[in-house]
Amino acid sequence: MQNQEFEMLAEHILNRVPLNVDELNFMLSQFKLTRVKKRQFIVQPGFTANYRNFICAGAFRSYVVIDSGEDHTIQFAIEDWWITDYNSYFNAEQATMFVLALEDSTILQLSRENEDMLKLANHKYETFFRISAERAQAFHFRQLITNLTQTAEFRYESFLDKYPKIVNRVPQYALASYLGMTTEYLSKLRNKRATK
Amino acid sequence: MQNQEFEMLAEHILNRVPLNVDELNFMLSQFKLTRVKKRQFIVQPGFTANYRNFICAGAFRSYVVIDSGEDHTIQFAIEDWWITDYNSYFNAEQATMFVLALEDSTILQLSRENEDMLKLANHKYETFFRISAERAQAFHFRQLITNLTQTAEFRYESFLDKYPKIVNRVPQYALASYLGMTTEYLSKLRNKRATK
DNA sequence: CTAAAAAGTTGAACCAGATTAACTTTTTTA
DNA sequence: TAAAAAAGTTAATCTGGTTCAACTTTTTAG
Repeated sequence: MQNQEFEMLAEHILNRVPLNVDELNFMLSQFKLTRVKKRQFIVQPGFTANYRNFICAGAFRSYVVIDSGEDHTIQFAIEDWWITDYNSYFNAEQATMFVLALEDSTILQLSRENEDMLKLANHKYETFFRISAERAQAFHFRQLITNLTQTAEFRYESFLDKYPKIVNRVPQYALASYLGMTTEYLSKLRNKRATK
Repeated sequence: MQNQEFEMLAEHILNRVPLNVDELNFMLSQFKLTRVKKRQFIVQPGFTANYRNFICAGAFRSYVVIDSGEDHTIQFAIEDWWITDYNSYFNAEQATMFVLALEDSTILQLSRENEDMLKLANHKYETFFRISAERAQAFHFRQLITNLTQTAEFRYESFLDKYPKIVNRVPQYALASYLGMTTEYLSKLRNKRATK
């Protein structure tokens, strides 16, 4: 095991699937450690997202920009989470999203080719990716329920509750667009909360 | 190969992963053919969703009911699609959703135990479930983008466009709640479209 | 076949959240 | 470290979509 970043990823993997030392090391050897400065893009429309990114330190935001110029946050990700444009990554097609570093960050990148190779090489590696995708699927259903059933105010309250570590690391306009409201309205909600 | 329903599922599976005859037949043998009458529930809050359901004929709708009594459609599913409460199914916990037959339907059900067994038994079976989950993940991201970036009117237009086969098979109030609007408002949108 | 229930329609009043605009605070960069 | 840019705030006004209520049409069950 080489260093702290790979230790983090190792723990993340072993938490999902039991690998012996050799299996683990081979899997880890397919990842590439990358340091990314704040405000740097790791995915951009017009290019293909060729990597799946595991965050060791730092924070990212993925978003789409619509015709009018507004952007809409799709996902936030901090330590121990993954981020990419999955439609682009899985289907090797052009990205429609930006993925932007919100802080100086350290990530471990897995290329599509290496991922495909790992999935073929060993049933257990395949299991890891299957579990990751199933958890994402379950997560998205829960998120969809929240979005459909709650008001803007309650979606903000829920976010505070579920992701207290994220709230203070992301710009407010990005959080507002993630929650499906304007930055002005979120400002009001915050103010209203603070004064009661 | 026993009949038309299993043929459908076979095609669906072979479309995702190459299996030889024995592998395919063993996988198929884990499914149970069930006929469901219109208005029958196959998943209900308070019970655990023990099956993943492949639809051979018919149509289903999953929804949650909130305190005020309104329901919110989470998913529609017709022939060649899957439906269940995935949070309940994957984690063997109580369902929060209803899954209701909108028509007399024929489904092929796979139990959690059989699915777990299949995933362990053969790398290729695992691959099948991994691909299914990844596609669902990609689908949910596209859906999230639509929901965040489009107005109610445009979400309806997009639905018409993408799922013309579904529109006329589901009650309008269910479609309205799927699209995140009231049934009255959807009625107005339809009327407006019809008259221009 | 018929009565009752469920689904869909229409219009008026209303409201959660958007828009616009002017301003303050924080962050960035030269 | 200063000035410019970006982010956040506040308030007035506006609107896409909701709510409520009365009605018509369709579906269901006896």
